[in-house]
Amino acid sequence: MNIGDVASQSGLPAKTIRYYEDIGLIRPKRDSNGYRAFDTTELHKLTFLARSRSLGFTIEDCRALLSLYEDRRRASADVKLLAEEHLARIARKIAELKAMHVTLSGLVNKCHGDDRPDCPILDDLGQLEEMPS
Amino acid sequence: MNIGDVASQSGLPAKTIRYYEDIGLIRPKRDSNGYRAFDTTELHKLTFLARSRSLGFTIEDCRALLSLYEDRRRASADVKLLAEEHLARIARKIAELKAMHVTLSGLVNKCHGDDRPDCPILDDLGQLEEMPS
DNA sequence: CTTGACCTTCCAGTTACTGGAGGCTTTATC
DNA sequence: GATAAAGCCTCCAGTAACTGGAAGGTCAAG
Repeated sequence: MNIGDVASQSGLPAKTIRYYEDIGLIRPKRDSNGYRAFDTTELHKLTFLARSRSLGFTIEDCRALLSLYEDRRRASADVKLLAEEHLARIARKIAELKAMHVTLSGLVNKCHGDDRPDCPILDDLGQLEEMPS
Repeated sequence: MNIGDVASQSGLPAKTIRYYEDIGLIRPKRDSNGYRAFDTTELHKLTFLARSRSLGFTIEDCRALLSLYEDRRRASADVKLLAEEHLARIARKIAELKAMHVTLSGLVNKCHGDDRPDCPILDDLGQLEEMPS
């Protein structure tokens, strides 16, 4: 399989696949013409990477997950730990965004949004922030 | 005021303030010794930037907001539009993260997380993704 | 034999900073 | 007055994860 084939099958752009090779996530062989030659193992790894990335794991997470994926004797607890840490990061990010949303929608609602210059949004932004830590 | 003063008053690191000057968000004068000399106007702008960034506006958003902030004759509708677009981005991001959280916590719950190698998380990650678009 | 689709490498740019080196200036202390 | 610490300066490089583009080799079809 050439890079275009695995790109369409994994859903990853060819550029990204080359990048993943650059940073050592995959190691496809080469044909005599210099083209990358992917086997089904590499395709599986790419699929794995696409799915992990779509769930928000960082590349370094993916590297760790991939080595666990390939280690037939790993403990599922190792995987679960990584996943739980990531879940916690996601939850924190959601909370942060929700707080932003509440604050900003409060401001938007106060703004009449017509052609007058008076604007509570800008007025508020000029104030020092009170972090609701 | 030197950079350290406005840094502590605005909450922005001095490094970040220099960076904001580099990209043209602020234009502090200079003392004869080469030190940046901030007046209260610049401090207000930095405060404005700190608050806008903490609400997740991009630097380019901030640039636009800042020019509206400085334009005494702008229409509040212009500001409201920017803010509403940003609210929509936040809402989309929240939805995306929630979807990740649901999927991943489903996987984590299925994983027994002990020292056996069998792991539903890795099994799933190896599957082609079904995008619930 | 040429056209067009693929493939290759390499370089640069993106976002919003952050760290560090090397070197002035100012302030405090002895 | 000497010195040391703190604060300021500029410039360079690195971060995360790609993405775009240039310049050029290869392959299949007509």
